[in-house]
Amino acid sequence: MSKNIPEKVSNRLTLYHSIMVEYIEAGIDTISSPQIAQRLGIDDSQVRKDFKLLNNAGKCRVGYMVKDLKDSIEKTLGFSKTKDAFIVGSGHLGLALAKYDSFNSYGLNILALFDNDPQKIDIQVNNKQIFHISKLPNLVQRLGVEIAILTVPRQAAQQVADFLIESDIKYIWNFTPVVLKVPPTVKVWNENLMGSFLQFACKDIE
Amino acid sequence: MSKNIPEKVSNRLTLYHSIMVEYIEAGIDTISSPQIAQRLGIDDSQVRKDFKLLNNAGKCRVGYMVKDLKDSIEKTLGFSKTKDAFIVGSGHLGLALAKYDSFNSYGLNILALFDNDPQKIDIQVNNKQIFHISKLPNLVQRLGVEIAILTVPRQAAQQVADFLIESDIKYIWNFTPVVLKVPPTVKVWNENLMGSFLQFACKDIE
DNA sequence: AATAAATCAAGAAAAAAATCACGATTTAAT
DNA sequence: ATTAAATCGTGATTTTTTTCTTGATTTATT
Repeated sequence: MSKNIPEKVSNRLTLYHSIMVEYIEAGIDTISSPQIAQRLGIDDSQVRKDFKLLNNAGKCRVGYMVKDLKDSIEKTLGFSKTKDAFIVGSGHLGLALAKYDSFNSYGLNILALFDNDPQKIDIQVNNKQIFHISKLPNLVQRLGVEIAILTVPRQAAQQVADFLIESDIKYIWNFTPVVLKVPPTVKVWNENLMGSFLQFACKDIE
Repeated sequence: MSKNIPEKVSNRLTLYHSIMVEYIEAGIDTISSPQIAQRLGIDDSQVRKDFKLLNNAGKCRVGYMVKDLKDSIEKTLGFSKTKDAFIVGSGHLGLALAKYDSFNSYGLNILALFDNDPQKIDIQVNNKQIFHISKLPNLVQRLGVEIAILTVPRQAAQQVADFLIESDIKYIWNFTPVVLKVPPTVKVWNENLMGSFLQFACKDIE
């Protein structure tokens, strides 16, 4: 369905999207590729190449329609296809993600959180309930959830992942610094907080 | 100093690093490129190419020394160069990052948090104090901190960023979904949580 | 000792991504 | 009206990244 947008492009698309939101709030209707490029420190033909993937024609000397661009970025990145997910691990990171309202506008719908700490059970976070982890398999079945956001401590990561896989979770968004062992039917996305930042921070710091 | 490691490579290096940590914990001394490659679903010559950047020779039929690899990854990614940082915005995400102990092992040292909510001031989080944002310029000067981790709400992002820049912050790790406007002397790293994940999640979900 | 299998190393080839360059178009200015 | 400037669209070029291939090396096996 989606034309297999490369990761780098989809990264840029979300950045373009933020700029579109900003322009709309400022009441500006059109935007040009050099404007965007300068803002992001990239080449303007790069921006145009990316926009061509969106099938969104610009107009010479004028630029692109902000509203149209925003819509087609959302369509291409699937913001409108709602994707349900569970957060597994209700520590600070789990709670932060549960409160992160932007997920919703990106089409990611957090249904509930899980933890094994009895003290946390039944607490409500941003209108989402924290359940004991033992309730997960049942809820996965009943709600047909395929995505789990894994925010448990490092030590528990593989064990919990195994449990998720048994429970029929198909996609794991992994916030732990552990390279999970999973069967080929399960897809893992490693959110590698440090990886790219280190590169950024070390490039010129000393 | 560092040989300008591309972003993709440094991303893989952190993944390799996690695997090394795991092997050390398991008491395994050596690891081969096919083992790593299979684990990550990538090509084994890719792994070897990456390792060559580390100047870490392997041994035919045996593989690489886990300990040596770990050390040279840490050296290359600058884990040992301690980098001080402030967290600006003490909401859930800010607190989560303040508690994220892995930062320390990656050489990122969070010194303090900031917020403008009087209720949060002086609270201790993981041995770090939350200060009122007005104290930031002074502390930046006194402690010579150059890195700020920005976790404020979207609406406040640009305004707070401007304040950071005035205060002589040089690197902003931006967790807000706003493309910040900064002068060329200031570097921004956009932590684009959704960008790559969307790509991952939409590729085959419908 | 000879053979086989696993692995590294490194150059070649292929693929992917980014940049350049230029013609075409549109708007604003003279 | 004509000219100039800004911008798009796109093919060509360059650069970067990944994969393929082959030969060398080391260990285990016969």
